[in-house]
Amino acid sequence: MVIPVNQLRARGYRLTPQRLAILRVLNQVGTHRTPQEVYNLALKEIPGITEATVYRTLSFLTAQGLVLEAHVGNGQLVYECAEQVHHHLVCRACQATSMVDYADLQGVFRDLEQKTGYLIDSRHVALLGLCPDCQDKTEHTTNGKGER
Amino acid sequence: MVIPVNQLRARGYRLTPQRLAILRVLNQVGTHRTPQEVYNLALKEIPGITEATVYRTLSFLTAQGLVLEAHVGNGQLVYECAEQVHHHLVCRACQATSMVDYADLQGVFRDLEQKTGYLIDSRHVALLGLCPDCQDKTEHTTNGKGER
DNA sequence: TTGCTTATTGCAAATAGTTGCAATAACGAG
DNA sequence: CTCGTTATTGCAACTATTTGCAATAAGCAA
Ligand SMILES: [Mn+2]
Ligand SMILES: [Mn+2]
Ligand SMILES: [Zn+2]
Ligand SMILES: [Zn+2]
Repeated sequence: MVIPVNQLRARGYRLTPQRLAILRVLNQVGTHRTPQEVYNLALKEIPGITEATVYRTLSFLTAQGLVLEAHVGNGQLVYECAEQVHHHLVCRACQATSMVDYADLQGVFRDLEQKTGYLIDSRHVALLGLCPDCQDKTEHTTNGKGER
Repeated sequence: MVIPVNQLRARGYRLTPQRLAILRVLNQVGTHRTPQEVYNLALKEIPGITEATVYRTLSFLTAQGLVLEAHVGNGQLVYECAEQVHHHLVCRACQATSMVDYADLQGVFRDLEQKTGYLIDSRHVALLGLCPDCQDKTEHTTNGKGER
């Protein structure tokens, strides 16, 4: 997997060591990371890098489509490289996250586009709920009637 | 529309003036508000109320299902009363938000539940994209080929 | 290579949101 | 109505995130 150097430059943006480092960090870890975590990892590569730059760079890379961001329930924004787009199911109870095929939401997206005229381009949605395990654990507190 | 006083007490929580005021504020405005906005409005009713209390109360009311929260693209968390659940389409360009029937996403939710075993209970999803107007405005910069 | 333009960074100050803890006050029991 | 238990608040310190601005350094042209 290659960093799209050219892409950025072609669009008039600059290829700075900070941006490359952050992109590299996200590529290596492979999963979601908070800005703070990215900052700490990037610090090893670019000793002088600042948090402000990390925040700004993550937003920038997200806007450019090279990185995905998401709120995964705990209030923290997280980022990851955008190699393959996808969505998520996140457990409210244990924070477990599972992937959802991008294609699995395309249908609804298309339907909603028809109805509303909007062009929908969410590439990293997180839906909340309870994972199978946590459903079991809370089973004794429910009566199976599905009441809220 | 009535504040579910009993509900809260029945669950062992207390019905404080702060909670009532915040609930009232959200009921009156009817739409999404940021914690800061809620704070300023609540301040008129409870002069001594603090921001910490507002943040905590909004989380609490969300957990209790009396309030809905959502990230609507601009990085800000927003809250609103949970009279009728629904979802949203938000324009990345002009921030316009339109409602999406809750039922319109139920289908996918059920499908995903089948596939994954998760129980999905997101009651206020925000999907991002471009509203019809903003699509027109950026039309001249695209070539109709739909490239990213 | 050298110099110029200007996008990007670092810094510091500002704003937003969270948390521990002691004081307060809901509210059920008597 | 009075009292005791304990959930909730206010406060202050702390952490997270954003922003303005001057200094820096990509990247292009010569
Ligand atoms: Mn992801
Ligand atoms: Mn809403
Ligand atoms: Zn779980
Ligand atoms: Zn728009």
